Amino acid sequence: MTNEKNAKKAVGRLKSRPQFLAVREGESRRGRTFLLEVLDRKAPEEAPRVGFTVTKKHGNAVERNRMRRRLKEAVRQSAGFAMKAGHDYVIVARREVLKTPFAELTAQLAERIEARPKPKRSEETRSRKA
RNA sequence: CCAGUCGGCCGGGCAGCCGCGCUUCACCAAUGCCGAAAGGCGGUGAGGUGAGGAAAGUCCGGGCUCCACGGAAACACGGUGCCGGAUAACAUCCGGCGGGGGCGACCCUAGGGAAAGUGCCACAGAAAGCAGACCGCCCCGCUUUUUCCACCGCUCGUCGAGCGGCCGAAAUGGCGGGGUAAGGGUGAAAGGGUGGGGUAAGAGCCCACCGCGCCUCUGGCAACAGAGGCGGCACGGUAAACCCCACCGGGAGCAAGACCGAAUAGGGAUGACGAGGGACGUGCGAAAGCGCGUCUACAGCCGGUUUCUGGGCCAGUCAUCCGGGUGGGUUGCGUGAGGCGGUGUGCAAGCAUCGUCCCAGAUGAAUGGCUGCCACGUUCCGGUGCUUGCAUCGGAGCCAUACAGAACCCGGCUUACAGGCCGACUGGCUCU
Repeated sequence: MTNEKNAKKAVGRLKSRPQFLAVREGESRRGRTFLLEVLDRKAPEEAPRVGFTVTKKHGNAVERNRMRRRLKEAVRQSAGFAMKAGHDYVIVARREVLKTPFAELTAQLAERIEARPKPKRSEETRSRKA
């Protein structure tokens, strides 16, 4: 049990701009307070990686920091266990991340990460390029 | 007690669980792993430490770094602008002065030069810069009407009355010429203000006081202040309009810069060939010019411009050799105009000195998540006390704080900010 937990704990981070752009090509899932983008790296033996995107229009530096920290904590405590090995996840925060209770935020994240993509959505994901 | 002014300070606290960055120590793991290299790195345990008064805006001033390296002068451009002081420096700070506001404590103030020159002063108004007469006031000339007085002529006739003419005076209206800046009206501003004399009416035309200008004296380091005399007023405002004067300033910034260093394109040195300009020689040609040979970095370029001076660099092709830039890594990177406390000195900003402390270093960017208690705030309910309302006690709910996140570092300025604390002072009321 503890062994399994240790293995799951190693969630990597996405750091460079090309990595984020790559994940953008994958499928996207809409949550209530965030947008989740997922890409299968086709490397099942490697750990999953996560990245956070908080744009400037959603608040000043203090608020952006808090949004990122809350999401990070949510991934660390529980939501990260649901991530599949070899996949990259990018969480694009919305302003509601600041207001929603933490337990609710965690539950939403876990649900969206586990959820299978809805079949109708898979076609139109290609439209967001720009 | 109420109202207000100024200055300083804080800007949640404690505890628990799970985590993060940097760092110290111990043990385990390796002649191991990642990477081309440079370089980086794991696990467990214990400890230390970890955002602000504005970290913000990036508006000034510096340190530091580079721009190949220096010097001198002028111009241009930019900034500053009462005086003295503080400071590494400043547009900052302190102390004064002048002007303005407030009963007062106190607050505001880019505050040099307008007789060096240029420009502008809209609208309104008659007139806005060596000013100007619209209304009004006054004088003169001509003239209308009315009244009064004197005279002349005619008629009636006793004194006298009537009619006509004419001189003068007054009032009134008109036209023309002139005086006048007191009053009205316009304007941000109308060529000093108030009072008196004076005058046809007025006017610094004259006088007194105030203002202004100049001179002298006294006080002050100075800005400036005070006193006395003189000048009858000439000199409007605007310099955050150009400008003048004095002083200061090279530019760009830690994505600076240094070091290590792949692929690919490009770079440098040496040698050979070769030559944009010039000089000399020479061929062709009437000449202009076009060639050839030899010599020469002379032309040109080198931080906004120009001048001077030292110094440096320099086309293309081929061969050989050698290194620098980008991605990446390391560094720059925290002992500093440092914090706290004391003493001396100065009105103060500050300065000197002693003791003590080491106090963030991330780079997709570390301080977070959850819980409990307390403080504070606020809302509601109930009890008690007295003057509407306030004070106090008990209970419950809410928010669990405002503004806001270091990014090379300091000194300032500006802007944002829930709530609270302390001190000094001013005005008013009550009591003693």
